Amino acid sequence: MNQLHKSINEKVEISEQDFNEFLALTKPTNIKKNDFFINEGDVAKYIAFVNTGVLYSYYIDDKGNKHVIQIALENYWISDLFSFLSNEEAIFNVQAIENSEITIISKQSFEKACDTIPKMERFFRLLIQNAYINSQRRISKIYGASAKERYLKLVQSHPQIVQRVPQHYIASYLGIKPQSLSRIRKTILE
Amino acid sequence: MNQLHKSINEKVEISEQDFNEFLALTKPTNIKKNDFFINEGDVAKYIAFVNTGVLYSYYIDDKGNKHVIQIALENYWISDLFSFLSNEEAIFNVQAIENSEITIISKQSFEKACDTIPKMERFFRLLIQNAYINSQRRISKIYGASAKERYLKLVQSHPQIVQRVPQHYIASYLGIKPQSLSRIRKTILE
DNA sequence: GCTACACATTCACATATGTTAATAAATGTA
DNA sequence: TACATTTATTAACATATGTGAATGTGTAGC
Repeated sequence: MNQLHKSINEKVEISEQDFNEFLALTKPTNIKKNDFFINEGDVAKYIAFVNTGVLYSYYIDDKGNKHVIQIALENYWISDLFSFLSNEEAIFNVQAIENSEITIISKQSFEKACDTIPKMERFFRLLIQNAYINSQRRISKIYGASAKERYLKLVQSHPQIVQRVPQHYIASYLGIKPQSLSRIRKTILE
Repeated sequence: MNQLHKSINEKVEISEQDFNEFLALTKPTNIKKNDFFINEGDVAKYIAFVNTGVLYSYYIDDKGNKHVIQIALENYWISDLFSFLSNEEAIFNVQAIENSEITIISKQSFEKACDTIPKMERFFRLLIQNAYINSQRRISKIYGASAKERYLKLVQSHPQIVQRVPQHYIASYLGIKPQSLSRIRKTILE
């Protein structure tokens, strides 16, 4: 059972046959460090499952500042879901932080999977639901906690991210400047 | 055509018949100012559509601070969607800010509607999708902008909220203290 | 109409994060 | 290996928001 199969199976029990049918609709792809998976302004044609490596999504605000939205390690999905689902222009960029192996699914295949494999429709609905829930919870936590607390929580819940992702991405994900994260890390060491 | 019908019709074209079938699954309810629609720790049994009035959701953090998550005026839906969909304990409270007329739907009716009225299943999926998208966009904007900018954006996009909702709720929604909002409003007037 | 209570404003001071700039360390590439 | 580039650290100072307390203003209920 490969990673994708395992990951789907965690949410819905899926038969070998259904999974293979789904797998036939996907495409394994390599993406090099710093290459773009999605460009802001384009319509997101794919969603990606990360087999190995790291991708991240971010957007550039009016003032030209970059804000990291999501960091996807192995076994996570990433895209500009809004754009993918609505066919409108993406507002996020998605880019590889490391050379990565991903499995991608086109909009067309996604819809076919939803139409013909009920378990997969259910899976994707749960995926969106969870994405929403996490997003809500993240908002609720952003406000409550200081940058230091947010960093410590990230270290605790996603040590892998802290180990493998350059600090300035993490700073941006936490909503602070790299210098501030550096200062915060210093106070933690003491 | 009542507000609920109109609101659904904005997302999916629904026949009179389908709508009436759906309506039969709902229950009009009055809720008084400061009454709870959902209590943190309970499972959210209903979602609510606001016909008149205002409800809001919030959570209380470890330190006892209250954080407003959503403010729902007329034509908006509100609940702890996570709890409603997953049957787990709610982490948010939902409470009326004004005496309000709402239309509520139980989990059972929600599922029945999804099973028997395809348009309604589609509607609810879109509702969750949109909730997710708004949530994502909200995160992306929290970090980019100062409290003053966030307030000005709220005034522009939801003037009704600013007019009708007490300031300390708005401050909390923006992630700042009432005193800070007061100070910010003063600088805007100058 | 009074009284109490919630809400809003203002101020002085504390604190966290931003900004700018210099430097050091790490990494990629010729 | 050496050089250029990116990333991380540090410091001094600027700014925004928090905190606590006092005061003012409105509003609900008696």
